[in-house]
Amino acid sequence: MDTLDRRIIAALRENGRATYAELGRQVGLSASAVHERVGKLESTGVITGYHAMVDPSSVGLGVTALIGIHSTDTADDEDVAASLALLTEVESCYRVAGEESFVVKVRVATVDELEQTLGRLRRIAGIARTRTTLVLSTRFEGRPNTSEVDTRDE
Amino acid sequence: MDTLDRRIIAALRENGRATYAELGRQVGLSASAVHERVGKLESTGVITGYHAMVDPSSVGLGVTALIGIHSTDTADDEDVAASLALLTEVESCYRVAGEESFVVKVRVATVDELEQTLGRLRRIAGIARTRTTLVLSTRFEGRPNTSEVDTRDE
DNA sequence: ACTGAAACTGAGGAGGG
DNA sequence: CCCTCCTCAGTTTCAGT
Repeated sequence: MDTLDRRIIAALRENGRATYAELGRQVGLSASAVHERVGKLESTGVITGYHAMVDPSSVGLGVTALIGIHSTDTADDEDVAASLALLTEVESCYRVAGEESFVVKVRVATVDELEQTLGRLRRIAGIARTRTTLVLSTRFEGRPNTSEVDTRDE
Repeated sequence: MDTLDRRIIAALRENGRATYAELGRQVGLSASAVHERVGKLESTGVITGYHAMVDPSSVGLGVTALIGIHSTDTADDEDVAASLALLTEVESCYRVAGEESFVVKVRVATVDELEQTLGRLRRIAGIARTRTTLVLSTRFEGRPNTSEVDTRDE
């Protein structure tokens, strides 16, 4: 993991469909060298995948909410997390410190569906209470943090 | 926006580097037909981009926090959002309903850096108070909601 | 670990139904 | 809106250094 790797990663975070040839031009390597490096980054789990970003409302998911989840005293958080994973409308799931056990991000089509989701959440064993924060607008999301942290090698 | 488009979108959310030929095989179209459809989805803003996903701790960003932001009474939320956008450690920014004006997701290397970020936030004009929730672990994040919503055409 | 050569495959545009 | 060509560029492997 050196500076070259970091520059390749930054470029791929910006444009996940960049060609190896293009990446090579940007960092000053041949396409095959980039190909080799990216392959290693993928197989060592540094790069976990490539995904198209989609405008949620264009695919009928215009309602976003952040939901804090209070577990019951006896709850097994692993079980709760597993149950949350089964709900497709739960897009992200964070185990957090504080009064709440989890914070999840949910995306649905309508507030009616949100209500249904809250009902489903409350029926999960181990969930005592939820606290919902409705998202009015997403200013930006999943932005690549190109702080280009340090220049140290691995 | 028909079923074919939705299937192409779902495939690209899963694998953003899928080739047009591969997508064509999956949905039963020629590569050029897929090429044409994807081009339209991109230019109409349905697909907003392609990004490599990276394991945050592998790039030295092992600390994640969710921060609720209370604005001052006189704050202009547009200005606050603009100021938040200037902080590279702020990865996502949501305008929300409720007591807080914004919820942001922040990723930094250490808790020391988190402290610095909180300091920077408090110095932003229009921000009265912050409430930080430390993420202990990310169970899953940005998962494609393949609820394959409806089968209606556009 | 990178380069350059070579064989292969996909990209992307033209033309036609 | 989709297909079939066609050409060029990128991918991917491999021998060499």
